Amino acid sequence: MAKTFSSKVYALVMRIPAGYVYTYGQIARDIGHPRAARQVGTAMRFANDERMPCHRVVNKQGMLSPAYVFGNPHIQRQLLEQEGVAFLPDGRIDLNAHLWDGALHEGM
DNA sequence: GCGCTGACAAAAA
DNA sequence: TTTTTTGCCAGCG
Repeated sequence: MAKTFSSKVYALVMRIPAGYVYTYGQIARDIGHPRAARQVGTAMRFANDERMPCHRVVNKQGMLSPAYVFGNPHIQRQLLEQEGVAFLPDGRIDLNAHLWDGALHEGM
């Protein structure tokens, strides 16, 4: 199934459960493009739907790069905290505790 | 078809 | 430890 790169990204992002987060690099690797982490973010830019929890997709630092929503850069923290994600005093997400590993079981 | 941009990541200084 | 540079590859002009 030669679907487009972004399509695979969307499918994976939609599978992220509440209370967990995923990293761009992790997604890129899981879909078969270990070096295309940037394109994951580029694809997220088009993703503005309820089925696309882009706020659950963070970088290796544990936070969104461009403030996520234009005008409300803090909404990401509110959403994640509301779903049960813990934040470190550094302002970053505890990836060691909330990094979703469910996709590894899917074996796509 | 060609070149530039970019929601990242890993390596080097 | 943090900051800077390079590579990466899909999207857009």
